[in-house]
Amino acid sequence: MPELPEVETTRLGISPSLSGHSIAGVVIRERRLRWPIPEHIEERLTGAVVSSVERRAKYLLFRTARGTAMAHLGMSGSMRIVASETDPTPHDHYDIVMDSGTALRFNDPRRFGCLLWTDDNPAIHPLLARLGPEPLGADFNGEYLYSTAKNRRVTIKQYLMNSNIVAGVGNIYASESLFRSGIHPLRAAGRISQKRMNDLAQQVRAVLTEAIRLGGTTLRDFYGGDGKPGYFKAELMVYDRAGMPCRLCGEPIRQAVIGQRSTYYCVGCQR
DNA sequence: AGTGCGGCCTGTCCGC
DNA sequence: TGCGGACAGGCCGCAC
Repeated sequence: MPELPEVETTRLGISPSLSGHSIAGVVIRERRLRWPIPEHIEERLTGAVVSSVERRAKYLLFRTARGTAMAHLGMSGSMRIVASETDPTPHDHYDIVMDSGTALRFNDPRRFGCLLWTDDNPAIHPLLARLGPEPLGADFNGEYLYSTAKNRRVTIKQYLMNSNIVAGVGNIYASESLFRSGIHPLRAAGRISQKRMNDLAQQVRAVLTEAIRLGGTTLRDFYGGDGKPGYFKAELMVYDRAGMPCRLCGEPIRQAVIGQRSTYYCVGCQR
């Protein structure tokens, strides 16, 4: 489910209820997520003050003076703020209960998400250490894409989704940014000009920024921390539009599997 | 080192 | 109506 804009929407929605507040306790109903929730996380978090809620790639970082909790939403995870006494529903795997009486509640049917703890700087955690630049950060641009893609034979679609190259571009926004820059998703990454890479980097930024502004993309079941769906679905040019006419040229949108992921593109607009 | 794929899970939808 | 199979917004960890 959640890509970078959905994670950012979640962060913006939950941060006011956490930042600057003290954690009263942690309720864990299911430890078996992608990795087991560490046994010691309750004692680390209880009594700690959340100094900030940050995001790196698609990880949410709950920073405290003692260390940092690292959460990922996986494919089907979502977070919301509830009154702490609210009855849990199926797949509500953990709550971080604040002393204000509200709680951050994590729901994840597929359990691909995670909740981990690190005493150290999260930037050196094995899951984060090798991530590429943030796509909305200053280090991500056409020159970076062009120079790192030299001699790479993987398709540009897979390249964009490689988090060691750029962190947080998922399946929806990879298809969308390639459409916007007119690049065919099967093109080899190393065979794209600097000029086209400049455009691609700009379109990645643009599509992510617009999606964040609209609260992300709700295809089925994504709701932000405020309970509202994302409205970017209406802006999608190719994703989930197989067989429908291209919104620019009318050509039917094609769907193909690239690197085991569904990919959508227009043969009229993308070369 | 770069690339390709299996696997982790549940829910939903589609064809028979 | 039931059942099997494919598929879903992520991504690690392994084999080659």
